[in-house]
Amino acid sequence: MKSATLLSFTEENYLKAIYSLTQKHGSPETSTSHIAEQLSTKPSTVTDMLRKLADKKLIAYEKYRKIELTKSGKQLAILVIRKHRLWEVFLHEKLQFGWDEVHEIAEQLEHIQSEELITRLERFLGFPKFDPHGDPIPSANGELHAGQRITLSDVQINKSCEVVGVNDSSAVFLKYLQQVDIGIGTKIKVLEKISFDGSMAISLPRKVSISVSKKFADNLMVIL
Amino acid sequence: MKSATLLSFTEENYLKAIYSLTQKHGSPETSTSHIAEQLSTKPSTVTDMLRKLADKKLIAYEKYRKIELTKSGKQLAILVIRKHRLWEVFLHEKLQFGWDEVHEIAEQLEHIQSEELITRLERFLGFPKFDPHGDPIPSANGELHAGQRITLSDVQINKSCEVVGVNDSSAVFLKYLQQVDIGIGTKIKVLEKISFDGSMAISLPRKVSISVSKKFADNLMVIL
DNA sequence: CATAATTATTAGGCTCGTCTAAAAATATAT
DNA sequence: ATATATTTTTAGACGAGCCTAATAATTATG
Repeated sequence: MKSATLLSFTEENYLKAIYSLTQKHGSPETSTSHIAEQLSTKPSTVTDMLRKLADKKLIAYEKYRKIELTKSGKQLAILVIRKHRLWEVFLHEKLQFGWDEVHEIAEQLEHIQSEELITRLERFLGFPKFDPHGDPIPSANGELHAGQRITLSDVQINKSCEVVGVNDSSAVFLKYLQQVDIGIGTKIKVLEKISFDGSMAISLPRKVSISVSKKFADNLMVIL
Repeated sequence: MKSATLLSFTEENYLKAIYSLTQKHGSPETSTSHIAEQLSTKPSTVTDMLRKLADKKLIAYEKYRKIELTKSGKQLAILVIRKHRLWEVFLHEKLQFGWDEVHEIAEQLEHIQSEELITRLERFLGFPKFDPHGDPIPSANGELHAGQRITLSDVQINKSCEVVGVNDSSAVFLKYLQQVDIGIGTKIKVLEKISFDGSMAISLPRKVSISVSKKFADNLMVIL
């Protein structure tokens, strides 16, 4: 279960980048130049690292051909993401950092080496399922039970749901959310849907109901 | 107040090592070989780094001569120690790590770069004054108000005190402390001192009084 | 005080992660 | 399908940190 070879800060970042890219683009493969862009580095640098990761059996790689994480490479990438997201929860929930501030610091914290630390941190935080951006937190064995994340738009009339994140993490959107007091964990009930423009009326805890646009509802992720 | 040049992980460790050595040995100067030993590295490696730190005006250094932290070098060293100790409190108080387990992880956490993080962490922890080993936590402006740390041996008969740390952090000693339920914050009242062997009788909260040896009392740090 | 022992510095080399410039392979377009 | 454009890899170099072996400076000793 525990990997013999400890990875460097940099190696972990490459695995994470490759994992993110494959997630984002659907395909389990990605390219040298995409990785370079993701990590703000040069393609030649990436090639060097790819050979190294291939030697360590963390990626399947043939030059000029495909780049794909192996099972163990994927596992390690997910563990880094797990650490990142748990730290984000800590920063947001316990230290009151804003949604937009947590990422940068978590980029550093995710590389701290100690399984026990993460086990205890997770318990301390009450086994959260999502980070402050609503992305799911993988379990210790690397499972990413995505649950049923849907947009607010998909919620039926008279159903209630719970906010788990956003699609659009622009400052304006986040600011508006803050203004109407919607955050991770907020319970929302859908009262009405206007088919004309897709806007909807929703009720919030201890608030009169408010009306939100389709664009708004499309960008708010919830679970039922 | 904020230093223009960000220091590397390694540079921070050198500053911290130099600071610790000057504290431990009284004198504000130290030597290449002592630093090498402290950091488990070779003297030649240290020489290289000393030149680099001197270039950055963090130490005063003339080859074959003295090694001393400059004002800004000392300031930075203290800030690293501040971060280290605050993280130790977090690990012990919030995540229930043992006294002996916190150091290694804090060695990593102390290098996370974010002033705001430490400011918020300190507040979250309730502005602790001592780490789990009883060492004082420097304030944000680098002041190390040592308070009045004395050993239990120094406490007069019928006076009460509060445990803030240990001198001897060996596993046996810590285990014994755990056994008799003494930890940071424990209130102790001195009942009797036996001049014959320096042992003393003390009372603990919700416990019959116990007798402890001079060696024990010499290694327990308290404040009145 | 001159020599021996200790300590510090230099010289040269290694790995890691990065770069630029040039070459090779693949993909695209006419 | 051949020429062109793009992408990827190689070649060679660099800084940071580290090493060993050799040299220089300082300190201790007879």
